[in-house]
Amino acid sequence: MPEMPEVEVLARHLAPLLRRRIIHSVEVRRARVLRPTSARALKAALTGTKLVSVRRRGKYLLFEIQRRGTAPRTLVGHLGMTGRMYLLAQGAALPKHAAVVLDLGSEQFVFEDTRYFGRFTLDTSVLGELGPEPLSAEFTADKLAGALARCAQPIKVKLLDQSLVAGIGNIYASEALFRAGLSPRVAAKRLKPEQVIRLWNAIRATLSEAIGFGSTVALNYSGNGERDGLFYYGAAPGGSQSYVERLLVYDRENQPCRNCGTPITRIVQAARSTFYCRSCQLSSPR
DNA sequence: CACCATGTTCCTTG
DNA sequence: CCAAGGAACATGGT
Repeated sequence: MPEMPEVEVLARHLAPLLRRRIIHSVEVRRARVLRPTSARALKAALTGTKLVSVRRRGKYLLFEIQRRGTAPRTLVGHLGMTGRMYLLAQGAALPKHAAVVLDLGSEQFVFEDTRYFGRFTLDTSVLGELGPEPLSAEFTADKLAGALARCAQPIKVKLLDQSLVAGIGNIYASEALFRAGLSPRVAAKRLKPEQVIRLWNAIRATLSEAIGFGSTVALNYSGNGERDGLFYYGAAPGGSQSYVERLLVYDRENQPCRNCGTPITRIVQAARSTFYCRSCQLSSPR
């Protein structure tokens, strides 16, 4: 469930559940996700500490832990492509791909990740490379324009660069460009100032709407089956708009554009799928 | 068997 | 050194 809105919704979900909880013990079932931290180091750092807060930065979850009388430390989590984090009752059966399990007493915190691309680590170095938060005051249209001005890459590819702005992934990059009415193929530096402003607005609207949507829907974080915490797929409760229906272009190849009816086009850029409407999303201004 | 998948990092090539 | 493109990572779904 991994782009910024999904991580934000997860952070909001976990924060009140984890605050002030004590980590009694740590079980590492797949050490790969700790990279480059060792299982020994993780256990030593976490065992007996208290969880102080859960926050998000880009697509990363930041868990602040503290041992009595010592300085707080940050534990960094990332969901990769298939990661999930949730609480299970103590003693409940763990999923096949549980990577790390924290014993919190009455419950256990589970980091599950089918493909193990995610991370659960004490290494905070990646955070230094991140660009501004897209919904913060630091992310201005001017700043965006400046960063795009000398970039020859297609704008879609550039939006995935986490040092430009933190948190956009493959789905919302396509979605934001559709909202902005811009072709994903245009070189970033070719965007006119007015187009950059439209893109800036579209990025923020797309991400905040997704957070709003995820926040209002009852997500099943720990369950199997539908709506299992990934809010991309599966129907929303009460017959309201489903997660899939919410997307305007992503994964809609050959389906009619919701704006003009033209079949949505799929192309490959930097080895990732891009979806767009070749009629609504122009490369030249106006 | 083939191809696809919400992400990041490393390697090669130019 | 930089940019761009691709492969790798690992598992599962269609």
